[in-house]
Amino acid sequence: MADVALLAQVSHQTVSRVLNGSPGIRPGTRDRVLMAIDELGYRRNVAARILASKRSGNIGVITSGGGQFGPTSVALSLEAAAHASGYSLSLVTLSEITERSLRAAADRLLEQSVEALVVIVSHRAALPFTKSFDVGIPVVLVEGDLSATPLTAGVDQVQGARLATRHLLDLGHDTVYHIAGPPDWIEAMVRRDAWREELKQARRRVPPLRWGGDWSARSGYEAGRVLSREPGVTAVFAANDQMALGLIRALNEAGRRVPEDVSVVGFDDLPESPFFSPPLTTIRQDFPELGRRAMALIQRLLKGDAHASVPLVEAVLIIRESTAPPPFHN
Amino acid sequence: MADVALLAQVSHQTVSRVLNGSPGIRPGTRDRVLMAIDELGYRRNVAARILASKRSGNIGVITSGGGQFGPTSVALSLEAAAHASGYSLSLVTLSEITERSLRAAADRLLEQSVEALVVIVSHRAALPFTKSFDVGIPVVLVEGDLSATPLTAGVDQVQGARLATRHLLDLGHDTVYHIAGPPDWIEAMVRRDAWREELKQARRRVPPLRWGGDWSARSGYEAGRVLSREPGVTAVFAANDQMALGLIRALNEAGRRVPEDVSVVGFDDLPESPFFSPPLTTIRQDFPELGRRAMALIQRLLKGDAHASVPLVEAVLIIRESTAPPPFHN
DNA sequence: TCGGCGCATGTTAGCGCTCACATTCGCCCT
DNA sequence: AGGGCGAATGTGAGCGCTAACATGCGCCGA
Repeated sequence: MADVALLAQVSHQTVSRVLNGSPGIRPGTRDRVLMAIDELGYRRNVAARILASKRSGNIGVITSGGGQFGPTSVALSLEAAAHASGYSLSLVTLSEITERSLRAAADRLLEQSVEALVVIVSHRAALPFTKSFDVGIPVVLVEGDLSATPLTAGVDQVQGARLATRHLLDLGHDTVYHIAGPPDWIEAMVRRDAWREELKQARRRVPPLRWGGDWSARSGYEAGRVLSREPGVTAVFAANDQMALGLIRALNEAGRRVPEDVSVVGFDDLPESPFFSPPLTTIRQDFPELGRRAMALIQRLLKGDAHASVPLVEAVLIIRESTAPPPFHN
Repeated sequence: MADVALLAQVSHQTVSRVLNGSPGIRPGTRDRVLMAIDELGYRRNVAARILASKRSGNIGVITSGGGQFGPTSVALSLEAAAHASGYSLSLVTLSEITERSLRAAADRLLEQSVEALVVIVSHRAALPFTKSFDVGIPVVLVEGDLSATPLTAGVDQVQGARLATRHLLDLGHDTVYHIAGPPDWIEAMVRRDAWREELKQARRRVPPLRWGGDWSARSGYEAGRVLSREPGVTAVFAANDQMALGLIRALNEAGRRVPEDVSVVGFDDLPESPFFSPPLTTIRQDFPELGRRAMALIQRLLKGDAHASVPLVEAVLIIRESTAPPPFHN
């Protein structure tokens, strides 16, 4: 920077001002500085900038590894939103989801002087963590427990699960089976509870529930193998689209057609879901919107709006071809 | 840090040494320092550390946005590998893939004093960029042009595409159609060329090619609609699994069964591919391995091993149920 | 014509750490 | 018992920037 100042015949402070877009710089001066910067290929040192200004322009993201669609797309759109607001992202993925590893991840990020933390881990382990964690910087949860803190961006899971269940009921099915996600994932629990609630409200039998799903197509397939041995199953709500895919596969292998024999509803609406065989009826979650809202939340928090909050994003039912009336419906 | 030093009755330098695990600290002293750190909840400031040491422990990652499976899983496994080696990651995603935006992304990362750059963008636009880009720090390409630079981690695309084509030929198909990826993606080109080469070598007719695929299931579906109107198509090699999925859907809609009427091979082996209907025969790419190799490459480069290189990762053919002999094969 | 006001720019002092070197201390060897 | 050596610790400077304040300069109105 000193070199630039020398070449442009100004002080280093003026260079700094130009770089920061401060007002009150004569155009001629600015041009000289800009030219010098260009000529020298100068690039300012962010570390020094952070050190001196105590602002890092960095926001930390903790996400569960494993490349799940939801967390991944949220992180990606968050990056875009952050970039647009002049922030950059530091990413940490969790190899295992425990309170300890979460805390370690947060520590790493905190050391990097991030200004805020975004936790995209809707896991039970994230709960005590976020509740008690007084880190001195804003923490926002994405897809987390919606009751834990107002600082949350999420899709309305309850509404989504009820929508899915009701859709199946409305088609004439007696009841709706459910293939749930892992029990330690908050969203899996919420969807399960909402499914059960909707069933009860409609005064239907609540079928027995099998845990063990882990969001993967494989686990959906395995649940499907068990389910397809059971008679009387005409409608299934799977906790996500991957599991629905595996389920459909298992059903097909057992000779049960979708949707003629069994109707299936998923959750997420993956880009691929319209092209499953059959195209999947599902609940759409707008993940990119979540990223944007999380960023908006952060900015408000950073401005001191201590209890900012954003409303839940609406879940929407996308009806395609994996659902139909039950086989012997009159 | 001064506070810690005071409390532990040592100098700030000793605190620094403890933090950095320097040898030659008396256990008693170390304990005092550790306790002081704990008591004060002290956390060292990375910015100051970087500034003073000129080492950031940070590696920059540029990846195409849009949440594609490949780039995403590479980035994720890279994060894990980096973490294991004591590095952290700064992530930038590209909203549009042009040389300009690539350069801007690199600039942002460079400002953050990253020690190396990983570019996970197998796009034509990345080519001149990486070739001419003298940034003074190691740049490694993942999934890039394999001839451009030795600093590349990638899966052997040529082998993969030939494997796919030959598998179909071996089953007895006269020729193999191809649904290619976008023409400005290096891998799409390489796969196309290898497919064509394999066909020529077997002295088969090379069917006309339609561009326009963009890796999405939708584009595969659209290509499939055109293809299914064409008679004589019995075998198709799709440039990735998503496109294969869309293709299968289009084929089904046109009343052509997979694999009885038409065989389909994909590329990537998504976690979901075994659960497509039918389970997809495909070429597996080991993306996590790519992340690990990229990290290994970086570490060697950082150690001064200027022209380190790693071999290509082998592509492997996974035979499932979307391929079979042609309908009227004798 | 001159004081004074405000815009443009310069000056100085750290931010919190690490590096290179200086110092101290304990202990062994002769 | 004393010199010397190495292990453990301390000291001072400076990394590249920004914040706060100081200064200079042109121009307006009386």
